[in-house]
Amino acid sequence: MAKPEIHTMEELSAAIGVSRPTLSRYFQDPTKVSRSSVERIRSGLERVDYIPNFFATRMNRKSTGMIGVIIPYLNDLFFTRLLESLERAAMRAGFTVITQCSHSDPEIEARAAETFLSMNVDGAVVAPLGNHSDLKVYERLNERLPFVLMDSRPAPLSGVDFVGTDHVQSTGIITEYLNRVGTPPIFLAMPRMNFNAYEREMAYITKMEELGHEPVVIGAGVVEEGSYFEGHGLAVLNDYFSRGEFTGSSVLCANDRVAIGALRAAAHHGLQPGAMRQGGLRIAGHDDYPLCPFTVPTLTTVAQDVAAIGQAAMDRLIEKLRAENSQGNQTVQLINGTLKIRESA
Amino acid sequence: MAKPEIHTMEELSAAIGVSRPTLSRYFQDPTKVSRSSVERIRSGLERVDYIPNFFATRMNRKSTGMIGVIIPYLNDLFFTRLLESLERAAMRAGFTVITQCSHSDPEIEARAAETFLSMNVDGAVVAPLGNHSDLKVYERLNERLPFVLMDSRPAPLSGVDFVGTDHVQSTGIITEYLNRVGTPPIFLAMPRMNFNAYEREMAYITKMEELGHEPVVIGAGVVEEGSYFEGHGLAVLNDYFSRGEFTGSSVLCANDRVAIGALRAAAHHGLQPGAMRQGGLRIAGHDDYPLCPFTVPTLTTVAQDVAAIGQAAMDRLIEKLRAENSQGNQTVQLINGTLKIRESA
DNA sequence: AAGACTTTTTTACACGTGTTAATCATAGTC
DNA sequence: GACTATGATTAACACGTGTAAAAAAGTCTT
Repeated sequence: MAKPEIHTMEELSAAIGVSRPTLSRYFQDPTKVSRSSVERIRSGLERVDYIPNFFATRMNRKSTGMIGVIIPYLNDLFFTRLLESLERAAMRAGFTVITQCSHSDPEIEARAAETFLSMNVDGAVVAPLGNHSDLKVYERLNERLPFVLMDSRPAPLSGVDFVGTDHVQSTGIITEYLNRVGTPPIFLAMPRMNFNAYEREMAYITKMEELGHEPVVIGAGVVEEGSYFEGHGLAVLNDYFSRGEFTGSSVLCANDRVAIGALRAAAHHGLQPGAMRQGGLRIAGHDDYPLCPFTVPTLTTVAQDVAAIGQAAMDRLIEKLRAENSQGNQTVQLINGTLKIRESA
Repeated sequence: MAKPEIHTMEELSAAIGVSRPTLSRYFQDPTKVSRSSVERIRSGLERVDYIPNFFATRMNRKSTGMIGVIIPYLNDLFFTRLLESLERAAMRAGFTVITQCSHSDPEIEARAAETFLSMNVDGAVVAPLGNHSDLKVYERLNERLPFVLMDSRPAPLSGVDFVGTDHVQSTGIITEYLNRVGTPPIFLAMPRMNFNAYEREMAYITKMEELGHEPVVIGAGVVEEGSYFEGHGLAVLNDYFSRGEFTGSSVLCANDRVAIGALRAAAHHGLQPGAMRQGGLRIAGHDDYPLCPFTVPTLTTVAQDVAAIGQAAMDRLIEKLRAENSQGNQTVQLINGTLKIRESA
């Protein structure tokens, strides 16, 4: 690194004897410059240390090549996997992803949206916070940018593109499976912090009624702020188990993290949930959290196709930002879940 | 949102009758402007839709107020917690964190570093990738920016500030505990993808020898690319257990994710690891992964103080970037782990 | 009401690159 | 050797905001 540092294209131009506009074109797209110039620039850059200024380049371009992504929280492997698939899809298409995490705080979420607007990102993908979100934030983004909502969908929001799991289908197939193979399941709800919680609950109820069974939902009222999903599942089931209730039931949990808490509650009470034990306790989840194959017992669940959701969201966004004018009409892509049968149910 | 959109300060100045330099000062720090002007601007902004251009503002400031953070991968709750604590610390100090994830790819890591340089971030914090990293990337960042390395430390790198867990201490106390309460533990190593793997292994060996026991390390040679930690722990122990080996041993795992795989292997072979069963199998981990209280059995481990590490790394970085000139000397902060005794050992 | 401040406005230049129009150099063709 | 493409260079302006200096306006003290 004894290379002399050069801070502007002007200086670089002087140092290697290539005009600044040519350098500008080179850094945007080397193919727009003749072969001989490319060679001259390449060899020059080896003798000298220079990086184009990020802000100066983006300020004038019509397109910044950046896509903003907002995620509600990171301490959940579901969202990190989603983020990864988004980033890979964006990278393949030549875009840079700027991620902001709202840490469950609507104010931070709103601020992140403003930041994206002020950065002139080419588009934005948002996984909503949940009930606490300010819907105006999404409307504002949707008005001013190519915008796609992902994972969960605030009911009253229309005219906004959406990509997520078809919870009617996904919750449906596992409800059906549980009914087919054992006793009708009860539903262990999760704190109502996001819209999917409600959708899955409704999907469960619908499917149960369709099959002629009475739906039973527990743990829905409890909304302990700051309590994690696992803790919620553990607390709710511990409570019932110690009163001797539901110890031989089939329990469909609103998601795998709740189910992991449920497994823990079962172990704590000496119960051994599992498909093999006919008539006994069974526990199932939703999402196919990466740890499902390693829990004790391994967790039966419905897999959300994270890779497909991320890819589809990015594809739709890029489609929108390429075809500026044709606003087209609202697109809603619901992606199927697939049953993952393991030991627990 | 019927507000007219205004795109430049010039237009805003004309629209609300406040001069552009005053507006500029207002957006940087409202207290640098008289109360009456603040009022006039506030009320003006309610009638009109304007956000200062991110790039134009950053381009001219000496300080961009941004801190770059590079994380090796996101599919690990340890790093997401670390990231969260970094972001909170930065937010408190008035900085914005730009996160880049290298997805275990040295090329992406190098590109992220270049991006930070071209963005003129005020400083950078990096959690290294591991063996595959190009050390020149860190050296380059360290030369040109206030820079702090975090979590794991490439041995041959000197002169670089570092904040992380004291693995000699942390691995020491759990090795000692396991020896004190039961049979001398063997060490289930993890794929050598990062430097901590080696540090913990060495710390275990040292402590064992100090206590007069023979260290035994298993699973160190296996380096399956793309295999996750849990799968590694599961595969290695499954192998031994099915040959009847180590079924009654104490097993210290290189981290909690490996330990979760180990628990799974135990369950698969009908073994019930736990502190209560004298003379039987015991399994312990390292990190205090958030799921430890929910595994079956709950996992005994050493907690890394993630909050302290993030805070200390950010504090040190901010200290460096405030005192530009005084390069000072290298600072290495090693933070103690604390024993978390649960059921598994 | 004059003087001493404080704050705002005006004016002008700066930042580093995108971009365009016109001029110039080079290579290839006949 | 003159003609035509092709690409490079030069010169100039643009982007939206930071910032500094000087002039103007407002506020407070006496």
